[in-house]
Amino acid sequence: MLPRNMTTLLVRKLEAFTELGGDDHAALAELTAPIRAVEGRQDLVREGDTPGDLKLILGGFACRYRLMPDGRRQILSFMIPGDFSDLHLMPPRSIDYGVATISPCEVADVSRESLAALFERPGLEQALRICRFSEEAIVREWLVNVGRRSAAERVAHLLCEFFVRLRVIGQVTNGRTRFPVTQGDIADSTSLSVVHVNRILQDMRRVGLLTLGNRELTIHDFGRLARIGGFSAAYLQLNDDFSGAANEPRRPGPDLRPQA
Amino acid sequence: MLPRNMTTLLVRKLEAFTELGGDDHAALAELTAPIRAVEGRQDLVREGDTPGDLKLILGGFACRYRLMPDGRRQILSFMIPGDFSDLHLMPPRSIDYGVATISPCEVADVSRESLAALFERPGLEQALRICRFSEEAIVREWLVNVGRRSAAERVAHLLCEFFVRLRVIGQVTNGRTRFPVTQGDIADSTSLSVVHVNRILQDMRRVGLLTLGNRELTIHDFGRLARIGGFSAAYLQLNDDFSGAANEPRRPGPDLRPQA
DNA sequence: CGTAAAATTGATCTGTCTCAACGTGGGTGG
DNA sequence: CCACCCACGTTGAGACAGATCAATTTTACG
Repeated sequence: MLPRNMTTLLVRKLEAFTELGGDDHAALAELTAPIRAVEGRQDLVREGDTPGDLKLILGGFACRYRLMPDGRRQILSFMIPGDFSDLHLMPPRSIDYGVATISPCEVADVSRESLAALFERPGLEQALRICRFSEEAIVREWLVNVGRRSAAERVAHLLCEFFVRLRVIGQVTNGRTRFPVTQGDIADSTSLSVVHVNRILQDMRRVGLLTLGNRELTIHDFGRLARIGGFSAAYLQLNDDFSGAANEPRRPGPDLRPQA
Repeated sequence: MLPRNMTTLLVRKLEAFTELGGDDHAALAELTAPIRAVEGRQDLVREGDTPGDLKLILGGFACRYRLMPDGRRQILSFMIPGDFSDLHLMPPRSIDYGVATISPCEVADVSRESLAALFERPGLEQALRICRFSEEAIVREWLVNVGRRSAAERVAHLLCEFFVRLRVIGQVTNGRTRFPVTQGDIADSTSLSVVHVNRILQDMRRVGLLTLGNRELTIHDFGRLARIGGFSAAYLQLNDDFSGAANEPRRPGPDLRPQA
């Protein structure tokens, strides 16, 4: 059985997608899986592996990634507490991406059977379905991000997405959140160079948009950041309690530089 | 009921993922949906729509896409005969991407209920599950493509993917296939400019890799093109009959230019 | 303290974009 | 049946966002 606070985490996350019943809560509480601590920068799943247990992140950050033959890395998505490594219920074929921790993590190894049991409950089935759709939408959004946005827009968009997702699981207080993601990680997810990410973050600091350092991120003007990144939370499929608050109408916003 | 040849198309496509039983064939044959002809460059689903009927492409090419506020377009994936607009079975929420035809198409409007009926059959359920996983993997692959590959690599990879997918549904003969995709479409899917796509295609023609024109594509040296694009068909989840033939070991290949 | 990872800075380079024509083929209305 | 049109393709020149290279500084932490 998962510790109480971790059950709360899962409930919180899934209820951001759709209402759950008391029985659903109970089913989540009964989820049994060994939990272990994993260092930062460790593989949880390697590219080409046959899917074994699911990895459920309970604490810390992780990511899905692909490696190029020359060693460069493309991060496909970030995983934060409450995220499963995959929700496919696929027959054993090889997985086309790796999963690695970013920071030290607490990871639960959930068997496919346990997950299948959750899918038996209609309420959870619905929540997990939307959760999966949300994850798919994130990848689509990233494709747009990398394909059609400028460097500053990409970084802004990524940070907005992080911010909303972290707020859902209650990890944002006063616009501040734990953020153990390096500039290198941001570079690998936005397809920019570390150097360039660094310069963009400095611009953002300079104009007072955010504070970032000490593995901590504070966003001082979310609306402005969202406008810069063309961010609208709709694709995350959150219910109105969450999507509204952090959402801004999608119109062209002022540029990062004072006058552009 | 779908016309016979279109049932054959679906069977062919799904059996590329996994074996189907005779009953599964029958279930597909019984699928009933109005079929209509649609011009090229028409929207089938608009961004923000509430999901209605599924669109099943029976002839012609279409695409999923996102539009930026400034009018630029990012194509998220191409749809070829046998492809459904979505396989989510989601409750009515808004869809975060549009679907539009590339060429004139034959489109079947399949109701969510009809699709749900197919999911009742374990064999089809499995096939459609893998089909969906394959589509997800394609988006991931495109993210890598756009994020981490050079212009020539991107185009090569895209063409390889097209080629394999078209071969599965029997639309390739002697390395030649109908290809109503404009250079503008290629640009919008690889996140390149039309001008640059044009130059790359000319390079590829010059070195005898392919012939492209008159809405027809011939790939003269698939192995070489795959090596240039770092293409490996594994992510498409095809069974061995298909994945092997067009697959090449993934090693760094010779550059496009004679000596690089 | 020492050491390694992460962040920062400056200088330079380049792949790809943008702009601006021009060519071309196939459909269509006169 | 021809002339026009429009989408698509092609070409050249110049511009620039972001990459790369090469240090140097700061931070985290044993």
